[in-house]
Amino acid sequence: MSLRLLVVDDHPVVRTGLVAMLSEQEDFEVVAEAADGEEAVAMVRRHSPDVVLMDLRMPGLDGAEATARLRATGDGPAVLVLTTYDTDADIVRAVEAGATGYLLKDAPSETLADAIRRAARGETVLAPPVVARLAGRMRRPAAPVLTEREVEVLGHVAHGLSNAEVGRAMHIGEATVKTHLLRSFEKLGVTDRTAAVTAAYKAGLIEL
Amino acid sequence: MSLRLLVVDDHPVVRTGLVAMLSEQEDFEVVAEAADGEEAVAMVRRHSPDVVLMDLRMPGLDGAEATARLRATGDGPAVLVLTTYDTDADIVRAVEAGATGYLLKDAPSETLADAIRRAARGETVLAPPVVARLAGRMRRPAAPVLTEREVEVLGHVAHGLSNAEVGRAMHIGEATVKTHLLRSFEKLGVTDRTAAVTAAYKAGLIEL
DNA sequence: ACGAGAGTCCACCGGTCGGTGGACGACGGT
DNA sequence: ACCGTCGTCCACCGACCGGTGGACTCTCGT
Repeated sequence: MSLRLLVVDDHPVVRTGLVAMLSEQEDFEVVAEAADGEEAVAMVRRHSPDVVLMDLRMPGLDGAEATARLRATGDGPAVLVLTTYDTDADIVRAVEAGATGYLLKDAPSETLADAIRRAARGETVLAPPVVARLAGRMRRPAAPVLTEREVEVLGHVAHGLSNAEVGRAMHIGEATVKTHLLRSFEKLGVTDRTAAVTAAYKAGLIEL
Repeated sequence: MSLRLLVVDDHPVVRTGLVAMLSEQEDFEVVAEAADGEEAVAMVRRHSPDVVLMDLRMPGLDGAEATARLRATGDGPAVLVLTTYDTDADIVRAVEAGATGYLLKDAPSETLADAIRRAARGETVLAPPVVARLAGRMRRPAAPVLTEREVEVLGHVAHGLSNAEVGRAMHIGEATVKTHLLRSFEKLGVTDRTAAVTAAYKAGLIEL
């Protein structure tokens, strides 16, 4: 009885790399591949694999959302996130979506195989750098979690809008914009708008 | 007479993926692999391949610098940059370092094989998105090139320093800091410090 | 039902930033 | 030697931002 695997990644190179690496293991069988989230969900339905190796950054339905859909259907396959990046936001999103594990693509072959077997057993498996990040995040008493409005304001500020302009864009007074900014300063541990934008970006809260 | 290739990438998954894909071509032979820039230079010396497939983001000596070293020795192998990212700064750095081509990792197998054969012949081969970016860059009459001082100031501003603080850090007056900022605003096409920081970041001029 | 808390909203000062104007030295070409 | 250009430097206003104080509405939990 071998483990049935599904490989999900938008890069052909990575897919064939994974398939090649996994084929060397006697007890693994890659039953399907997918290039994006939609396809991944469809493939899971058709082949019902034991473990899904899921990339995060993909066009269309991304890895985190696809994971959430798979987990939403009660008992689905174990989802092992396998990505290049280890930013806070990515990790948190993946874990919240219900990922069984989080590995980085620079992991060697044995680590990967071992992680898949653990994931199949239902164990949570996280790469050391990921654990370190999560631990570092836990230490901070106040989690840098901004409200929707605060993130919205920071997004506009990042694009160079003045407080008054942001207010007009959001249909609120300029004074209110400042309040949102002040509160985000506090949460991010900074004292001016520019540092707030860079901090929010580094925390994965806004895009540039 | 087959083409001798060197695969350089810090991710084992990508390396095996490339090797697997390239092995399917009759006229290709992967003679060596390397996990970082230093190793790549050493492998080139030892095996003298025809084409090097080079990743950009790597620990230690990165792809662009490694490429520069390979090209510095007069005639070396053709270097085909193969990376996930298509940011302006990466492309420019790679091309300036003397890369023969620039491909994205989402390229299918045939595109890759074709590009390698062209690169071996000395042709410059760029992925369509890369060409588009370069073209877009050419259209702008004023290239966003900042002076050393301007970049320095923006770096401090990105970290949340006030003009006066930047002045103290750089041993110049606050008014001078403002001048540098103003000039950078002009070059970047923005009107405030925050937008300048994000624009400079997107242009690859500063790190966060 | 009631208070505590979180989130959103607004008005008023003081310091800071964005913008203008100008000065100085270092190159480079005709 | 000349002038133009570029990079660096500085001083002075007006407008904007950062900070304080307070109000309103929801959602909790006991």
